[in-house]
Amino acid sequence: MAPEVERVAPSTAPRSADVARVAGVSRKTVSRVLNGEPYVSDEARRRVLAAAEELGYRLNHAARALASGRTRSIGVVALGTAGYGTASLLVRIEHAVRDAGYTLRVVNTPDGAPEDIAGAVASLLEQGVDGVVVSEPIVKGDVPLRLDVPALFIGAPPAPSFTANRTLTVGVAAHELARAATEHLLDLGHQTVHHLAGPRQWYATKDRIEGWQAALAARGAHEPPLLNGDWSAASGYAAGRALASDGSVTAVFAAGDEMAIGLIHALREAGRRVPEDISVVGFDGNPVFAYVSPPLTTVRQPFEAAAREGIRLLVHAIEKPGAELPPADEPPVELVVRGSTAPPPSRPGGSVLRTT
Amino acid sequence: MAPEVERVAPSTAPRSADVARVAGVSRKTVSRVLNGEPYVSDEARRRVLAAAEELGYRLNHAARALASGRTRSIGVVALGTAGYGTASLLVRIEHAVRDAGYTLRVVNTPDGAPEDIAGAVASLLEQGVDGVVVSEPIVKGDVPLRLDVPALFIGAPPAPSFTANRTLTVGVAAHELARAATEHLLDLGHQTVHHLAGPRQWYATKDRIEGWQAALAARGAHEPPLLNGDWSAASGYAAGRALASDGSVTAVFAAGDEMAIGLIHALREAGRRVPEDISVVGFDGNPVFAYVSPPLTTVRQPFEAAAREGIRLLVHAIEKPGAELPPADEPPVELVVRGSTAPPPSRPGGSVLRTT
DNA sequence: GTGAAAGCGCTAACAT
DNA sequence: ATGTTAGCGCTTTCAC
Repeated sequence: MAPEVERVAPSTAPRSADVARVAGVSRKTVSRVLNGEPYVSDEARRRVLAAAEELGYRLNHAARALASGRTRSIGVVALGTAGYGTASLLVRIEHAVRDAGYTLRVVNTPDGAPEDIAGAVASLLEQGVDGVVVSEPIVKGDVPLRLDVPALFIGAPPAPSFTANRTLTVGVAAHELARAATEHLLDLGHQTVHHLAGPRQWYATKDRIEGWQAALAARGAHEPPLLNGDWSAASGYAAGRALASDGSVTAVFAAGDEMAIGLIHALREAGRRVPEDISVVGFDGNPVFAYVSPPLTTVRQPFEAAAREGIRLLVHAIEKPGAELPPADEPPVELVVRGSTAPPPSRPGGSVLRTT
Repeated sequence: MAPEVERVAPSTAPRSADVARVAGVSRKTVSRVLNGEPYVSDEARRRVLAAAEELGYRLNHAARALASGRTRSIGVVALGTAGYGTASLLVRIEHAVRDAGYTLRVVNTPDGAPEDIAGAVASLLEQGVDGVVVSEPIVKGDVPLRLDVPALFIGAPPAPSFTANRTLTVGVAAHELARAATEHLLDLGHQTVHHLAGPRQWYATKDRIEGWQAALAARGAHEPPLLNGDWSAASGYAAGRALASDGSVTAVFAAGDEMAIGLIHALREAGRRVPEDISVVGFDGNPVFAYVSPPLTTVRQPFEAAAREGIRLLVHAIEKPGAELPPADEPPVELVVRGSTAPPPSRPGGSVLRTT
């Protein structure tokens, strides 16, 4: 027997060879059992499992990844802001990924700057992820980036400079949701609807603006100037203070629940009643805002559906590179009418004519 | 020259050998440059970097992990609920981990059941993480679990059955925060303070209850029966309905902002004024609740500090296994007094005597 | 300062 | 149904 040279730290952890020895089979058979491959006798399978259990064996994913070229992991580039929307989308994604038998690697981009997104994707690629999901891309100044794994975009199509092995997009119905919110207000009898938008670089912002514009245009309503916020309640509050002095506004659609809350607060502080004088609709569907005064009318983003559907598509693209993709379900559009919206106050003189 | 057999998919991606060839150096030198090791001439370093750039080379982390036995990644077991508290803690952790030069692997446990936590940790270990962080452990029915990497517990000490190579704990000052919230109410003149707690299995729940009890005991105040919620606004609302009919309660400390919001809503619906009749304090510090009526008095969890401090400790334990740990800073305790708290209504008869 | 050789623990391809 | 052999792409050891 050749003298085995002891290595410095002979890593006491059991390896597949140990399992094979204890079970009395070959390493390959152990591998087959652990990967659920066919052509293993029940007897062998049982022995392997017992041996693994007995030894406290834990598979080494790095070795598997190196040998197989796959990691069974999916990377996600998320916005590092703890807003309800992004956070709950991330939780849904994690769940869907885990259900699909993959693990998750997360890289946050603090403010979603394009070069940060590129860097985040590069970092995920080095980690060898089998697929990438970009949850809320930025619209402007995209950085060219190529990847050789499938990529899923949630909520927005990728920038043209983005080239992937395969590119998938699943919507969160932002346009339709914004449109539904605006139409709800118009249906209530408001002459027009103001819009408090998020930061302009966000795709999400753009979609909501366009949905709002579409609803206005369809009714021939006048399009008032945009209000700008940064998703925070504080920015909604600032917008509300500016708006409160303008007696002509009777309805506002805010691009986020928190901005809507800040807006309402400023309006009320200024003596304007909500919803009697001004109606406000939010965007996101955070359930806690059913318990404030007035309960916030909002629109619910179908994160659960988008995450599940998107990951399904992504995993399909990873596992069956050739096959055509199953069609994506359309995400549901859900308007949650609560107490922050009402018909506009009747005009002095009772006129319904537009006062352009 | 021996005939090289072409493999089926010769993976077009450049490897370190390609970089070495282009740079005119050995693979080992490439490795040295990529790892920032000393003993490389500036000239060699420059050529390697240029070659890597030119080829679009990306290091293979799986191979590195296999060879070195380290992944430079940290795994976190998080509660898969999108509450503000847990979500923002996770974001802070991700940031701290990234700043330390590590990558993050996340596994959510939907409801934090002990066996789920054990499974999550096992999954992370298979992935070869260099360290583990358990962000909000459960108190009851712990599953024995051994790990050979350092583990960081945020907000609670590990269960006794938990054995790690090295165990670190960093607090979020929950006890002190709960105590501060309760004392604030007592200082305002309330005879006692009711507590709306979270689910009992949560460590976080336990800490808050104990802090509340400590404050009460220190003042010799009577300890009323506990109210139970599940962190949701809906559960706070339910508790509020039950409480509204009890004329003796004047102050409530809720273990979460959202529960506080639901509670206040129920109280007001029942005709009780907040803060005039009943004062309410929340827990978490979500800034949006500064913009509701009444603005919520709350207590801010030092997530930023806890995450940064905890990861610093964990990385230290990973990289210097022997060394003594630098002492942990005490997390700051921050009470945010807003509008939901006030002195108790004056008693009929003006008596200040306790009506036991 | 640099390089050659020998694995890390697993799966792939091809036996049998 | 199972085993054998040859790597995956990197870092390690140790020689130069």
